[in-house]
Amino acid sequence: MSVTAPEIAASDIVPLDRREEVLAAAAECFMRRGYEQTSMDDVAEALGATKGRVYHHFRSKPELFFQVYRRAMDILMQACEPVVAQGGSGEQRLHGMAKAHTLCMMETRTFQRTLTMGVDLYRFGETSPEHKAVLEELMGLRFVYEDLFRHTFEAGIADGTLAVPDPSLAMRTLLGALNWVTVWYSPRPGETRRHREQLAEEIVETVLGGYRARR
Amino acid sequence: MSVTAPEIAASDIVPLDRREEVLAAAAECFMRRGYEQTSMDDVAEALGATKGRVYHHFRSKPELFFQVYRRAMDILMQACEPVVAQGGSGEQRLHGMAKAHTLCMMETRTFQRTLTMGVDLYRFGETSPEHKAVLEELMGLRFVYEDLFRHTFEAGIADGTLAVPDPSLAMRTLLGALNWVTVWYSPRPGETRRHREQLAEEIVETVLGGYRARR
DNA sequence: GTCTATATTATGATAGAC
DNA sequence: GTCTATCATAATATAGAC
Repeated sequence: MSVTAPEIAASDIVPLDRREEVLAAAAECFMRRGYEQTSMDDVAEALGATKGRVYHHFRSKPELFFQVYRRAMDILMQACEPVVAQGGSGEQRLHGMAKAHTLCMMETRTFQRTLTMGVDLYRFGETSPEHKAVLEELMGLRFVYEDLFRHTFEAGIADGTLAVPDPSLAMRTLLGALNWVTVWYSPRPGETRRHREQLAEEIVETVLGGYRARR
Repeated sequence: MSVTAPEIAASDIVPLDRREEVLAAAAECFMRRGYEQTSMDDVAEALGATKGRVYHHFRSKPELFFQVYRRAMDILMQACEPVVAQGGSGEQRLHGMAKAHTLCMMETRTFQRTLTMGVDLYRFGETSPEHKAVLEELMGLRFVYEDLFRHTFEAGIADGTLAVPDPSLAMRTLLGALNWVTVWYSPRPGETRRHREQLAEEIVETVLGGYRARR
């Protein structure tokens, strides 16, 4: 054994990227306490470290928030884009997108809740010009994502599989209902992906189908 | 004119209760910046006053938050209770409650947004025992309110006017969609109550009716 | 009731050792 | 890369004048 690979301790298997760990810890804190309520010390403590580590990877607290936000948007985009691409009727695509969105809410809820609740909480008027620019870019990402849903509603109206008076309004109420999942959902011990898919399906069915009995 | 009523200046007509003014200013600030982001100086500035005034009426910042929260809940309760009381089918009551709820979201959105976004943002673990007690009482109020909706769903299932697989899930998705109104709605200049009622009706119709075309 | 200080604490951020 | 100070600032809350 003269030529040995660098030894790998058991504790080294988990740690993905160090930077990723910091990001995840921040998302966790932001979800639990909100952006402002979270101190850099809190994030460090969640890592079992001190601020030095956090500041080594992220310039500032807003920067940290921005990265969590961007990651949350990336996750949503990557979940929905395949569904959009695979085609089908408007209703079929909407169903798939809604389900993908809901699963993201459940499985990456630390990030998603930061995204969902944190947007407009962030002070607009008093931020620096650079921060304001980043914020507007992030808001732009959100609009692009919302447009995916809006356009799907329009497609569904066109092909006769969906019936809503106003696609924008429909998009907002749908995403409102689904985003709200981050508020009340928390994973049960022993929960599997199957369970989550089942719950997501039930949620989407309830929302898309409406609450009234068909006469 | 020897017997004169105490003179009333024009500026004295508006001011209701002084305490109410402080509360409303706080709700406005909480909505715009979030709880933590709002300083007591911010609230004072919104009043055109200094902290002294705020602290004269409210012991502390958490106290101020609690009162805003409680007020928001009272508004919702008082809006929905008459609808519950007036009877009708489950579907009819649900429609009325949802519309009343939505109008509250639009017309008292400073309070409602504080309620909606602020609950779990408030740190649970580190609050004092007394604060924790108050928080739990407030959460209790919320549960009572949610139960109004849950029970209406159950009633609607029983009388055949509503069809949902799970009343709790239906309540959550419905309130999610409606609460989300505080995120995107802002009053247009020149908007009247009529406009808001129309919009609320459209929102409720969209949500209750579902998004699919009936075959 | 409202104001003007002021005490106290918490937090974002940095510098420099290891 | 991470830690241990440390600085500077901002915000809660209070005391006491008016």
